[in-house]
Amino acid sequence: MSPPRYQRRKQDRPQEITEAAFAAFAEKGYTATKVEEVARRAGVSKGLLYLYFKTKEELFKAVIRSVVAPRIDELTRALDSSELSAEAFIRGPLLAFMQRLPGSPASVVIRLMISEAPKHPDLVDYYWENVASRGLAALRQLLERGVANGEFRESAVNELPQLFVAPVMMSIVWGIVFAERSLDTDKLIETHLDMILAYIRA
Amino acid sequence: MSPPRYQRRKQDRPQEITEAAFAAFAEKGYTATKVEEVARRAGVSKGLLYLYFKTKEELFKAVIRSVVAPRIDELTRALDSSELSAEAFIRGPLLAFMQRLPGSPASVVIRLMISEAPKHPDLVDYYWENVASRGLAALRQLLERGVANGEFRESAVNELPQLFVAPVMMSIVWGIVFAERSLDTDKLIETHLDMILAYIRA
DNA sequence: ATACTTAATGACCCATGGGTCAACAAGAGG
DNA sequence: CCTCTTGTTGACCCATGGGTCATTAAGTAT
Repeated sequence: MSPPRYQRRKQDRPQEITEAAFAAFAEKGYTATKVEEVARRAGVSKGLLYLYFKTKEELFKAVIRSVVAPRIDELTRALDSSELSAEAFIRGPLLAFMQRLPGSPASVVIRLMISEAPKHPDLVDYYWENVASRGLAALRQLLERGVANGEFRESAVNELPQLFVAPVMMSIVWGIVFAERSLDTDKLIETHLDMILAYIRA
Repeated sequence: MSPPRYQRRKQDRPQEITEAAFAAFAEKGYTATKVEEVARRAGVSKGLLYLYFKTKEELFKAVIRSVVAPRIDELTRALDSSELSAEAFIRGPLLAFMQRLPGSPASVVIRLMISEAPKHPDLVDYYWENVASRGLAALRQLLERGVANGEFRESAVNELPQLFVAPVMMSIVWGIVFAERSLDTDKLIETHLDMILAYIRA
């Protein structure tokens, strides 16, 4: 009458393992995380993990994809459906979106990408196609809309949407390196957008 | 009459090993670099390396310090000795300094710090005390000078000198992750400084 | 020359951790 | 119940790479 030692749950295992791996990678980074540690967190044996993921590297890629995928269209969708003026959109939804990033899983992904990018070119391709290039395109589109309806002037910013991203990157890197030495990232980002708007306003 | 198999050069070994290690870390990152690889690059046996550096970690710290140390006072000294107006200083020496960073060893240090910071808190302390806090203090001082002589107005930027650093960080991270997908970092940084100046000018 | 110091070598040790696989047992079907 | 499938286990393998040390030989003092 002993209770079963385990349950068969083929459906849920991959996601559970993926989530455990994300948590572990977030704490220790990819290299420093042992596969066995991920398995333990997922409440599973190492052998089972290798049934669902052929190698540690494949697990890593699956983790990145699983975090990135749901967020891919978040910003672009918001942009398309918004009826706000370009400036109002920047001060509202875009500001809020950017302010959320430093404390979100995106921040972990950035850290992992910085550390591991050189070893995983195909992952860089994936990230570029699905996140970076789309995000930048959305920002360009936003700027063009602003120019078209007379809110903004033409400026170098049109060709350098990375300017929008800079303070977010700064905040994320700061958080990684100087975790405890606090920085008001919300204010940093808001002030930065203030600056951009003052610069490009017609 | 065979030539000596090696020469004893106690004075030069540490620096040579440190330079070899920097080159290796720059290419592969800290974890992926084998101590034996560093020794080979330095033209030395692994055993000798361990005579000068007790562990791989100590070698790592020595590398960071050796790169960082000579540059510590570069910016602050330039600032103190400059007779330029604050704006002219920003458009001249500061811009040039910032534009050099993404292609310099500093970029490698940043990458290593991002990847390894969580495991080396004492290294973070060192970097904070000798680079980050000094650089930020210098920027604050520059802004205050500008305000004092009527060039600049008081603004949120005074309390957030990280705003100056943001585009440099963006450029460095871009270079790490999207090495091949070119970005005009010089223009990014220059435009950013343009924006800041327009924003804070009295 | 000779003895001595120590810079330098390279073969070796062994903990670590990614990856494998034969055996086990949970659950489904008859 | 009994059987068969397969999700799951955990002991095992072994390449990797950080770290050690007995030995060698370059330079130096006498």
